[in-house]
Amino acid sequence: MDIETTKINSYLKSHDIKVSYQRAQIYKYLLKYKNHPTVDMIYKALINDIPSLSKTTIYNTLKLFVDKKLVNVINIEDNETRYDADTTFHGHFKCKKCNKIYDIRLEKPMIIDFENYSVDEYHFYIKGVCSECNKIK
Amino acid sequence: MDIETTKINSYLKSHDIKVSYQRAQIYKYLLKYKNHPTVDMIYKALINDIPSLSKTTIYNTLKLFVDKKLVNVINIEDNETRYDADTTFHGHFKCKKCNKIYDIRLEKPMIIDFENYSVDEYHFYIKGVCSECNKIK
DNA sequence: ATATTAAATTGTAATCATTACAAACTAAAA
DNA sequence: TTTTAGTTTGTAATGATTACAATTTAATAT
Repeated sequence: MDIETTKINSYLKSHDIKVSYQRAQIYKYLLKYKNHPTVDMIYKALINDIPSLSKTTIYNTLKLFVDKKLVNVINIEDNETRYDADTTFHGHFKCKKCNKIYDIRLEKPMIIDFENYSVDEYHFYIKGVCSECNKIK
Repeated sequence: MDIETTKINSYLKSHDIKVSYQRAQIYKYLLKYKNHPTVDMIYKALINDIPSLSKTTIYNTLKLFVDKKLVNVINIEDNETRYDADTTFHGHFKCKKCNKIYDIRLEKPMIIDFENYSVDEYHFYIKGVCSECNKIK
């Protein structure tokens, strides 16, 4: 077991998640690619390594990760949920031409005339055309 | 035909939308209740007035409104799309206790280190507990 | 007006992501 | 080893949305 795997396993344990090979591989995928994947993308990436893998396991695992605050849900698409292991405050930009989803850094915006609320989750999405696609006319 | 209806009809026409009774009633519903409804909510509200109404019509009509920039899509829930006739810049707050969705006013946040992009849509959602529900302990 | 054409509405069936559930499997505890 | 608890898996069910063809309504031309 390499150092990375050891690290991930103790990180999962420290968040009250029992480690299994499937769980570790799913979390590793999210950390490695940072590509805001859908369940299907994770499935296709791992099925060779874990031929028995079921999509239900991926759904269950992601739900567990979200409950334990290891992973955030991204609802930037209207038909498919995406997942993000970066739980620091940031937003997402989806390019309508190349369909890539970028992370964007931003200031927490000032909320006006809305008081005494408590916040669990921030979601900030922008859709438009990215600088790469803007070059091509 | 009352003044409100006349206004709505010419507003639709001015946005390149041919008026029908169904379209006018759907748009009126959005303006009147401002409740970020789902397709099902609109359907239940209008079915008495329009017994022939089909959900397909609501889907078609909302897609048309979104294309013509009369209505915005809200993906604050992961299972059902919501719609909003207020297309000015604002965000949404969903209370996890009472499930109400509030409009919130906010400053456009400053985006850092991301350049030469063009924006079509902003989406800003917060989930938490509203001030009403925070009162009840 | 009437006939012709185009567009809107409707109902039904298909699609597809997600969830429910029970069985099989694996790991942990006694 | 036996018992118990938790995890994974496959299949079936759910439910929002879309595809599509038929019907109805509106617009245009004759």
